[in-house]
Amino acid sequence: MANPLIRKLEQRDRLSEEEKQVLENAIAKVREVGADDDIVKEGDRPSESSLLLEGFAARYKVLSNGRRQITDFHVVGDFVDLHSFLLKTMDHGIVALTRCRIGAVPHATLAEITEKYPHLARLLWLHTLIDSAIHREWLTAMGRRPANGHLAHLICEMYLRLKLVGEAEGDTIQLPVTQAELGDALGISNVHVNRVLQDLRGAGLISLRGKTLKVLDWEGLKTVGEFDPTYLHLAKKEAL
Amino acid sequence: MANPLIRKLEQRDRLSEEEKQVLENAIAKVREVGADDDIVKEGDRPSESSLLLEGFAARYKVLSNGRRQITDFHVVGDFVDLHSFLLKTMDHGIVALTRCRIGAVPHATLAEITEKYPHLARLLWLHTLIDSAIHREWLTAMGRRPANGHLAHLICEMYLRLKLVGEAEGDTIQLPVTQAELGDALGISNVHVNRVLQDLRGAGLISLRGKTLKVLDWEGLKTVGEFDPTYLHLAKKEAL
DNA sequence: CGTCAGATTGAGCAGCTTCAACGTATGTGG
DNA sequence: CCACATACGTTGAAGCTGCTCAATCTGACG
Repeated sequence: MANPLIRKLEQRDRLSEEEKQVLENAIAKVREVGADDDIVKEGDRPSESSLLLEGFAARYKVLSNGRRQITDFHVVGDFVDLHSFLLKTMDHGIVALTRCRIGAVPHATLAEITEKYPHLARLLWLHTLIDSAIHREWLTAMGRRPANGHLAHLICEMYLRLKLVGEAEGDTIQLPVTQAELGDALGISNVHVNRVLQDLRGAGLISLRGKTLKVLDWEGLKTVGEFDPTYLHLAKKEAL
Repeated sequence: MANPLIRKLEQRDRLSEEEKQVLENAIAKVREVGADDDIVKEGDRPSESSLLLEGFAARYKVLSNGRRQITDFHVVGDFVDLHSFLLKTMDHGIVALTRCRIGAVPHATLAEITEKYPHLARLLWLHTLIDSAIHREWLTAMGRRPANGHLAHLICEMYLRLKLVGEAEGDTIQLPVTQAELGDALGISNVHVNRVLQDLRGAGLISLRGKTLKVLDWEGLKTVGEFDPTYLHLAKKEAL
């Protein structure tokens, strides 16, 4: 199977054959991580960065009182800790929410890419900047949107992100998270997640059975979440 | 006056004379922006990135109902829209909170740096990653901390960040923001900001008159805010 | 069939909001 | 130099949003 990172970067800008070869060879080894296990732990100083080849993961921070905040979800093709290449020490953990296949890209390889393949380096940099843009959008939703709008916004985002990597089937996605985990992402309690989900269901915007989420009314969902996908900087090819 | 970016990058890693020269020459022109004016507007496609040489600024998003969320503050030496080099379109605005002096670095110069000075490029990339780490910390504070802890946390962060660029005088900093702006950063109302400030004052942690904030009890403030500066990745020199 | 994680529901409460009034400092024009 | 305007800070009261606690329901699985 082709390295999903190649596919992802090619949505942005053309890659030369040589560049593709470099990315193909960048994965030094592949490992599996079980659901609910950490892919990287807070405080780690990894010597390689983890590329998500398969599965669904989340970044999170834990507070002293044990409460948890999820700061992003990650889908296939995401380089979950590319930042550890330069930040060195992990200031947060990354947990596998399903069984995941992880490709390890040595930091030495990344350093070499910055030295010899500046165009590739810019593309990788770009993807860390999109992560940053997603964080800003989450901050805005967390600070200034009511819970139902916030949830609607998150569903819109995850739908588009999963669709982009070919993980949506029509209007349906798999969202392998519990209501408690959704609460950790939205900054609300699991009880309130439940009520807000019923709200969206009652409004005929979504259906959700188990982990299968179906978007019944995309426009309505966008309206409730005030969703504007600009921040995802989706796949407009621009020369980098 | 030396380019404050050089000073900032040198706190991370050694710069060669040539690299310093490149940074010195990177600023194509300097402009002034008045308080409350936008440095960059949402939707802009700048052809240069703005380096904050003097002043205090904020990134923000505005929602359809007019509510605003500030997603970060910026101090001297910060490259407020370095990300526009690769993201192209601004998905948020940047406003000057005081009169600011801005150095413009053309994107063409940044591209050249990635081509010819990969070590410098890695240092610039690093700083965008620290922005990202700050966003994650804000998300955590917003989602999982009560308002007084959140405010205490923000004060701890701004104190350290201002101190790092030589803008703290002992235990005192200038925080040129109104209570309404603080509310926009914390995701709460201006009224509640006022009450929470009184809370911190009453606990003997800070004094605040006008824009002058004095930290009276650093340890106490850190405790209330559960502040751990790891995420700022402060000035530990690591070879990049 | 029992167990267990996760979803759902209800009741009471806390934190924060909104609205509206009032205080205070600073600046400006007559 | 006073009168007024303006921006910001402060206070009170009432109400809503989301929380906590605790019980109950549901479905998957050994």
